[in-house]
Amino acid sequence: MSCGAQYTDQIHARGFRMTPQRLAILHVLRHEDRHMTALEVYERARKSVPGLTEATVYRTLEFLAENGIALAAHVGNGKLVYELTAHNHHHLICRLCGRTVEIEHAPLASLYEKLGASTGFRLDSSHVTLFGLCPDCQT
Amino acid sequence: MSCGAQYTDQIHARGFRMTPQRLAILHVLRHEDRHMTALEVYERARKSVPGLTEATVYRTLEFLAENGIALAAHVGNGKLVYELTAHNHHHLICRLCGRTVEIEHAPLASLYEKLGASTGFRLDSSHVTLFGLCPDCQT
DNA sequence: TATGCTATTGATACTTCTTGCAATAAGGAT
DNA sequence: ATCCTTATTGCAAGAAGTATCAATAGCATA
Repeated sequence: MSCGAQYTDQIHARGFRMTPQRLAILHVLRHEDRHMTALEVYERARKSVPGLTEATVYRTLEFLAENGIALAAHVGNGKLVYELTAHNHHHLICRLCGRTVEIEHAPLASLYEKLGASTGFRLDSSHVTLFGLCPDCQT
Repeated sequence: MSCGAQYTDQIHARGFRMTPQRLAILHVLRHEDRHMTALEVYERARKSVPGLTEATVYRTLEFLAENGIALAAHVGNGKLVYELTAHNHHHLICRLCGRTVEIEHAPLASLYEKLGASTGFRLDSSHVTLFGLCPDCQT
């Protein structure tokens, strides 16, 4: 049984359906322990779901992000990557060389509280992308 | 004289060149007091630089962002927008309806210091994008 | 287990953005 | 003022991502 099946109840609870395509995509995200582009997900997932199209992968990843199962992160240069929310960390990215550092959530917790209170937004629990210059690119 | 000319020295100092295309794009960003997509910038800037191509606008905006003159912000749904760094604020975006709220830098200042110290990164002074659910979409 | 509603998919066309390369032109040096 | 180096542009092809719509297939219900 695919390790994506654990998300079936969560999806049903919101009135949506589990499909072989979604299972395969969840399986890929679960198996690869890192963030991936939509195209990378597509290349892996199509092996288990032959008819799979890119459009479906893009739509599914967006769907998973909207439902809090996956999260989308912009890693510089406009690339959009996805990963399961289970990871629960943030990214600090060098805008010149693209180097990526993961940040724990703890330092951001109080900021989240403050902003949630002042704006009424419920902030996504799990992801922020910060940009800057890494030590090597600060010349 | 175009109001983009004030950036000439800054660009020369880094060994790059000022061109009519860059002047026009800077002028547009300066004149429109809000963030714009590359295509919106293109539509406006081509009026003063007839031969202008979309590719040049994309490259120029990326160039300005790399050099700290403009900043790129992802406002949900994958749209990338640009604005001059002078604005110096952050964005909180609803990942469902796309509603955007501007946030002052002050609440993030101490976070920036902490992260800078622990990672060695020099964080971009001016921009973070946070995602969440706005009050209306929290159903 | 069979039925019906509708969420989801695949196919296609389209929009948005990127890349490679030859031609052009900015601006420092003579 | 002219020359030279090379950053920058325009062009064109291509990659990445989105929208539309008819056909398919989950799954709730009976």
